[in-house]
Amino acid sequence: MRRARIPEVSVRRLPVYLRVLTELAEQQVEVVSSAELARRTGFSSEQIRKDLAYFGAFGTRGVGYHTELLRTRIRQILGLDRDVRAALVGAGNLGTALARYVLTRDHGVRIVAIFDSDPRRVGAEIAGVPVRPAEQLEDACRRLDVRIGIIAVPAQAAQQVAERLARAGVVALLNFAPVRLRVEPPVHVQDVDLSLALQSLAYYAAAGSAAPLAVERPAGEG
Amino acid sequence: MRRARIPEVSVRRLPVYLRVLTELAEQQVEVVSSAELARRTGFSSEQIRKDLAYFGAFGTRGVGYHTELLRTRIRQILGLDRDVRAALVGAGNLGTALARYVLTRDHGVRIVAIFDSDPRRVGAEIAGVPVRPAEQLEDACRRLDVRIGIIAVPAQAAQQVAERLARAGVVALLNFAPVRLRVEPPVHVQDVDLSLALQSLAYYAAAGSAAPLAVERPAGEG
DNA sequence: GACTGTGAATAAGTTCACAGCT
DNA sequence: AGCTGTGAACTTATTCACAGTC
Repeated sequence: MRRARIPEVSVRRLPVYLRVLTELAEQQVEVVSSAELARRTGFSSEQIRKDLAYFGAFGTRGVGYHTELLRTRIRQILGLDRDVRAALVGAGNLGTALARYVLTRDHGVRIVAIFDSDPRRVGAEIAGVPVRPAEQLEDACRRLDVRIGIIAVPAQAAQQVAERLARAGVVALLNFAPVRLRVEPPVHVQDVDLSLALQSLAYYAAAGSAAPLAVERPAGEG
Repeated sequence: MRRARIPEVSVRRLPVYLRVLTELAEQQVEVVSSAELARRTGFSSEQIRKDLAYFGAFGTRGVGYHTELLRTRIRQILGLDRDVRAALVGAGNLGTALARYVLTRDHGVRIVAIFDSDPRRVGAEIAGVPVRPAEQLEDACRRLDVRIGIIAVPAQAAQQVAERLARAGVVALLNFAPVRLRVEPPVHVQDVDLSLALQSLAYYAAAGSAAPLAVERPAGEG
């Protein structure tokens, strides 16, 4: 089953495994079982074995997975073995906080360029990365080999930014703007919509208390 | 099929419908079909009809959905008809940006308290809401009837914060800390993990270019 | 004996297709 | 004629269960 079509959910779980493996490596744990990974991630052991098996047979039967080896493999699969370059568009409150957050921890993705259309913000530096004028977006992204675009601009500007990033060859977008971006197939979008997240949580917040409209017990964590 | 067990995915789509309905209401559109909602949200019309039908029959056959009525209904279902109260824990870079973001737009969830354990941050105000010392968390949350907790503290503090919020009766958590929180059943967690999001995007970023480990075309947006 | 890798069974979620109102 | 509401068919994802390997 190597190199088949891999479910998006499986790809999204890989970074979770990677995080746990990094912790285990720091604790000098040399070998780990899918059962132990299950305990630490909250996913089932079968699911973990299946996810990993999509990419190859990384474990040893009767033994488990070699922590450091599996960690290296997952980093390779995700392309994190050589730092992936990202660009942030929009250096407002949220954008600036995101940039600082992303730049101050080592997860294999590095912000190499920041753009903003407001001349008052251009020229500033965020954690050592200069804020460039929006006009340079296509040029700079191509020159710096940017692969991931982080969109933190107002809703009405997001679609245009997505298109410009796509034109510059950026194929993965992390979108914080509260709109659904329309992009062509090779481009992949992941939305982080705070309003939507809060609003759907409100449903569960109400359910716990008086007069819930739909009585249910939502499935707990695994 | 009224009031049955409602899939979590359906609940997460409701705020998307709400957003579109609000736009339509502003444009004075009185009636909308599931096909039009599909066009605007990217979900299929059947899915939209099914999602809405979980909560009741809100439409009129042969006509469609009355924009304002459906909007009101969804707000009721989500409990947004009376502002849901939220508390932010952690007023660092990210927490502060989140607070400003959430406080400056009207989506039915209101941050009524902010907590931080750093005395240097206590006493400050973020968009009019004072930063309180962490010790007041349980008391203030109970007194202010907080339903949603937003966790923006460092990873190692997150679990403890979650437990304290739960003890204060908060049943819905939006977690920005890069850890899986262990909570008891009535409490519902939604994770927003930027590192994980970026790392999984890296997979698709690499796929578009040279030497991808697993060649595939990820499913595009609907 | 322990643990992986994987087909088979099950569950969850989506799409089809159409009956039922307006 | 038009559009909702919903069982049935299908697709996707998860769990079961066990053969295979160390």
